[in-house]
Amino acid sequence: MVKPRSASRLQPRANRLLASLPDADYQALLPHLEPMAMPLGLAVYESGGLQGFVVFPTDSIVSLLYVLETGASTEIAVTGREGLVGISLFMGGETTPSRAVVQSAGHGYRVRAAVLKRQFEARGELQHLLLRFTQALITQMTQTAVCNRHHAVEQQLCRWLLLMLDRLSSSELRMTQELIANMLGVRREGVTEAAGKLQAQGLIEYRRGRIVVLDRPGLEARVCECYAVVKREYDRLLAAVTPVR
Amino acid sequence: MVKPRSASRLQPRANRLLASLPDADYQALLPHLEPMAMPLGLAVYESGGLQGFVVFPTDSIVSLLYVLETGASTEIAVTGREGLVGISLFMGGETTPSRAVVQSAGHGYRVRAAVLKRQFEARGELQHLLLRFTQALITQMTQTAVCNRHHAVEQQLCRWLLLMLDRLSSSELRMTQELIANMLGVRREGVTEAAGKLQAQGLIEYRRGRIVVLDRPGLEARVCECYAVVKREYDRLLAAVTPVR
DNA sequence: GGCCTTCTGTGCGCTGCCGTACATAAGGCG
DNA sequence: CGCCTTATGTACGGCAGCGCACAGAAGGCC
Repeated sequence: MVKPRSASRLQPRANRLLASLPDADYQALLPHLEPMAMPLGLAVYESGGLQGFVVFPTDSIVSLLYVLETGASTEIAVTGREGLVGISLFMGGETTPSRAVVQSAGHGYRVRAAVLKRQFEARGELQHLLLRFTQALITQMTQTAVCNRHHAVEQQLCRWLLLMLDRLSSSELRMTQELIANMLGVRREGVTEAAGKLQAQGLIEYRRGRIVVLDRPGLEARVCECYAVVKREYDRLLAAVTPVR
Repeated sequence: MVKPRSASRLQPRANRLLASLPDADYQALLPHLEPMAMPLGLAVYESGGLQGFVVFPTDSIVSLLYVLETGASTEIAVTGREGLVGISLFMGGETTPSRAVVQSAGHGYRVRAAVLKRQFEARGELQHLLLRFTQALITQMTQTAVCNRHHAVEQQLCRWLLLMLDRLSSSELRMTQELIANMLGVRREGVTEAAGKLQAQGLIEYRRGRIVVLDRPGLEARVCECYAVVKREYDRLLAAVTPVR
């Protein structure tokens, strides 16, 4: 188990959800925030498993994905510093049939289930915030469904890269094409081909498990509408946080 | 505007969500339940439009769908007597980027937004119930995303027919293949072909806008895993309603 | 530095679905 | 009953993505 150097660990409010909380709510939660390392590949939740914690990522990214009986998988949504992982805990279902896996290593803070539920029930801004986040997440999921049906791999790759970029501070992603393929639910070769095109156009540059985005506006010009729809909803639902009660 | 014969109008508790409410919560809501006709094609909500009401279908079925810029559309989820339409109202977002359209005509009850929000905030069983329903809906949406990516049209048609059957009292659906194609986000010809196969195998029978399911177990044998996953979650999240706080 | 694992590039043939175009049939309506 | 709208059947070429198979390249490790 890798213990992060505390120098690299960000403050809880690096998570935008925690940052949006009014002070009173934040202070109530603060003593229960436990820092945790989020190494690549860590399964934050297993499908159907009981969830003891909710996790607020700071500089890590978590994929929600569904694994079919055949072993094939598809990403349903991603969550980073703008949200939290484990909505089924306060939604009342306790579990979900999907997995949550760390896609980009980093850190986060976790809160025991019972604590979060108590705070959620205690009529504060926390509940409103978490529900609005959940609605944003729903938008991301529905748009993923639409995108899967109607758009080409290249466009989906653009969308996915942009989703990652929005949740990172650098423009470098550390992931293999194999991994991306599993997320998009396509063949690895499909990713190789799409990524090759993007590189040929000077939008990205990559080598062995490392992708650098060179031209973000270029990606945005090539992505399908799905990205903008989701981004707009996230901005709308999570930006305008009323800071008082 | 078609006014339903009151003889054909079901009681509010034909809606399973309303039926699951403890008496106290139900009585509080009852004076605000307005019966409404749900004719085929009625847009309960438009994408991005303000939602003045939440709707509890009794014998109608509503599709949540997303329409792309190109005009192509895909169904995200369906809701019938087991749920309600308009979650964004209590989730805090007020609107969503998707449309809600009546897919199978019938009736329902609507509640003004302000009233439902007040009852939701009152933190009775209503809130828990609506949140659990929302989680079930999320499962349906994610599974739709997975199914769109990995499964063949024929299997998706099976899934869709079963979803409809679960929400109807008869085994006859009144819908054209064109309409089904729009829901599944595929070509009409694709539906013709898939439906033809199912008919050849004696599972269904159809003619001009009318589909009769003859062999439900047969459909269940042919459907992909997605149907069962969703059904299990609905049963789990909505069946075990604790009637007392 | 050399080996060996892991990642990436490329080339097949195959299949499922698309786009288009048109033929036929069913049923409502006058 | 006959017409006319609307639904369904069928056919054909095209292509995106799949499954498979292998070659080359990069980088970690001893």
